[in-house]
Order: sequence, then C-alpha cells, then structure tokens
Amino acid sequence: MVVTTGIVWFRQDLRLSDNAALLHACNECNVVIPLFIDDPMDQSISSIGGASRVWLHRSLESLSADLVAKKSKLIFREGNPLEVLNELISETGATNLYWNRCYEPKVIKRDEEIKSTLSQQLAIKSFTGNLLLEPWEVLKQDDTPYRVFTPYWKALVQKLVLTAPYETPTDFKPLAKWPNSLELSQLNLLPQQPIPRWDEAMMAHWKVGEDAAHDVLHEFLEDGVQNYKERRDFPAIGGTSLLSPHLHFGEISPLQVFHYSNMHKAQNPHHDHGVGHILRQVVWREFAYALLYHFPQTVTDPLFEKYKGFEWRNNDDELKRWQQGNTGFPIIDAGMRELWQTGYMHNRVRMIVASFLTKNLLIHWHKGEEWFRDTLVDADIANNTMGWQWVAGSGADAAPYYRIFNPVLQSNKFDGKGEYIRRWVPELSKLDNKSIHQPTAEQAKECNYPEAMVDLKATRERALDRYSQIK
DNA sequence: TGAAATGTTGGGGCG
DNA sequence: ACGCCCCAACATTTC
Repeated sequence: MVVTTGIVWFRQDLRLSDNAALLHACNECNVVIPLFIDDPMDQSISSIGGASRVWLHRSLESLSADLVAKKSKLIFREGNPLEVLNELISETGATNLYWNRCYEPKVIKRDEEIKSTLSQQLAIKSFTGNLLLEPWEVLKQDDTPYRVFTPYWKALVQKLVLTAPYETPTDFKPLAKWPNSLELSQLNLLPQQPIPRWDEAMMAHWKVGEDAAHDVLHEFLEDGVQNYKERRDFPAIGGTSLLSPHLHFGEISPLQVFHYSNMHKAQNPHHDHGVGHILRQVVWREFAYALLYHFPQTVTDPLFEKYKGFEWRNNDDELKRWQQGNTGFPIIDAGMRELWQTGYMHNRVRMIVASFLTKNLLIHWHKGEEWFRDTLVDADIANNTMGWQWVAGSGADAAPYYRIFNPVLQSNKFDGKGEYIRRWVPELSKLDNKSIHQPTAEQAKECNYPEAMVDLKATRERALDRYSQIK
C-alpha cells in the first residue's frame, strides 16, 4: 500500500472545524502532520505587531491542546517557510501539502514561490478557508473589481451559495513517531522583557481559541444581535460582536458566522433584525480582502492617485500625544487608552480617533495604521488598510474629504452620559455629564488632565483648506 | 458610518 | 385681533 503523508500548514485558520485543508488532508492521507511556522524575518504570518503576537501565542496554545485531545500534535518550527517545509518534507517523506489561502500581497508572493518550488516534490492543495468567496470570484459585469461596498454586497449575496461548514475530522491520522517540534514558548511570541508583563493585563480581557470564538458568537446571537444596529454605535455598552480577533486568526470562519447566524434567524423568526447587519459587517471584511487582493498597492499608496502628493504635517510630538491618549479630548483619549490596555477599540471610536489624526492633526494615515497594527489584537492588513484609507479620504467608498468628525459632538452623541470616558479616563469621573465631553482649561487642571491640544475649529478649517487643494 | 452655515417654518410673547 | 419679533426646530446647502 502506498503511504501518503500530509502536512497541514496552519496560518490564519487556527481551528479544527470548517477547515478545508485539514479535512481534506485527514480524508486523503494515511498520516497527517499539523504544522505552524513562525518566520521571525517576516514578523510571522501577517506583519503583525506585539498585541497580535500575544493573541497568536494563546491561539496556538489552544489549537495545540485541541489537537492533542484528538491524539494529534501541532509541530512548531521557526524560520523561512520554504526552508522549513523542505526540511520537514525530507525528514518525513511527506507526499502532500495542504493550506488555506491567505491574501496579504507578500504572503501570496511567498506562497506562489513555495508552490512553484515544491510542486516538483509533492502535491500541494490550497483551499478557500478564510473568506466566503475568493476575491476573483466577485467582479463587476466588466470583470473589474468593485470599489464601492453596496454593489459589492449585492453581488456577493447573489453569488454566495451557503453550504454547511466542514465538519471537524473524526480521524486525525496521527503518526507513531512525530517529527521534532520547538516548544511554543521558543517562538518568542510573548514579550520577553521588561517585567511587568503587559500582555497578561491585556489578555485578562479576552478568551482565546476556537471554543472561545464560538462562545463569543453564540453569546452575541443570544443577547447582542437583537438591537445590534442601534447599539453598535455606543461604545459604553457592549453592542459590538467582538469577533474580529477570532476572525483574523481564523479561530472561526466567516462561513461559520453566516451559518450559525442564519440558523439563529431561522429559529427566532420574530427577532431576526440584527442578523442581516452582522452579516453585512462580515462582508465588509470580505470587501477589505477583495480590495487588498485587487489593489495590493493600497497597503502603502492611496487608491486614488490624486492623493499621492498630499502634504502631511507629521508632527512627532502630536503623534505621541495621540498614541498615549493625552490629546485633551476625552473621547479620543478614552479610545486610545482602551486600545493600549485591552488591545481593542470600539469601532465608532476608531473612526473618531482616526479622523482626528488625519484631519485635525494632518498626520499621515500610515502612522495611525502602524500604531493600530502594533496595538490591536485584531490587527489585520486588509481591514486596517481599508479603514485608514477610508478615513483619510483616499480609499474605496471613502469618506469625502470634508467629512471631519468633531470629537466633542461625537462624544455627546454616542457617549452622552460619559460612561465610556469615565471608564478609560477616570481622572475626569467627577465632571458632570455635560462638561465631561469638553472640560474647560480650569477643569482639566483640577483633574490633572491635559488641556485640549488643538483648536477644533481652526484645525478643521486648515484640513478643509489643504484637502480642497487636491481636488 | 459629518459638521457648520444658511434657510425656512411656526408657536408664543408682546405691544 | 393683528403684526412683529424672537428663536427653537427642522430642512437644505455648503464645505
């Protein structure tokens, strides 16, 4: 009998259920080797920063335990993926290699090289695992990609054939003798020094892994989805799904989110209003990936060329005040401090802080994108790129340049009682609900809180002036 | 998935 | 009762 040995290369699909690559390997091979590779030269699988690496560590820990429970084992290796794969193939005589596709431009390039190099030696099979549909499957009539969300959404919904997610394999085809593996801790995903370990305080806010991802979804469907559309704009209440980091690492798939959401809708036909809106948000993620695939240059360059020569001010001191949450605008500082402490920021507040950075401070969106990429546990090149270009006005379906958020008005509107501000900027707790959105210089001093760093009206006009020049 | 300026309307106070 | 003014509330337009 011919022995087939399959390697399943886990990347952004850290789950056992609805995992096409894993299931195919388990069905087709006599033995299956689950593998994770950390490439320190590349900052791992997705150019991620410190907060995401901590999440990745926990997620791998969880996946590894889940595999052990199935009598399998996750092999950890470190280095250039092509070299690592080559080594493992010659050690094990692997005949098949399986993965679910990733879409970051440099990862596509890397995977293509691996495919063309190794396909001499073994069969390589790649699958759709992290998206509902491949980016090249959703195109306009003229075969060019969408740049506007609503028509994209309609086209996707029409095209999507909802199949049930793949089952978890029943037999993981373990080896009698496993190849060598590093310890997870040897991948150095956790911050090394200094003490105290900031990651522990941050991760106290989260549960990680495939089971946790499903718990989050089901809890959201039970309790949160009803008034999602109304509630999701208010940062003080937990109105958002909190699925983003789980989706980023593939602890749960977008197809699973669709499947279980629709199932919930079918079982609760009278309170189904939120489901469509959460699915719409999942498709925004899909749209971001499609944009990244079709316009890979947008990771660094504006989608619309006329923004290319835009003159940013890029003041480093001002950037630092924004990063540290010391702008003197309570809603902004609350958001930036929530981010620093939890690795997350409410979506409404992300828009407010981003508008402030790019429009009021005229600091390049790259600087904000870099900071988000380093500090968010859900940092994701596709979402991050689309979001920042959207705010800066240079991207797909973007906010017009004159759409400048006023942080004080937004704060009044979406955190009227100042609950969110009091949570993250406790030194302002004693101010009344009216003045907490915009303390006077005197109140700020009493609270030991910074004075507003800019004049909103003047900086708004400066931005309008500069933006209007590039029409 | 704005905000501010400008325009319009209508109720109520008042001479 | 009437006209006039004020201004809040809402609508429209401009940035």
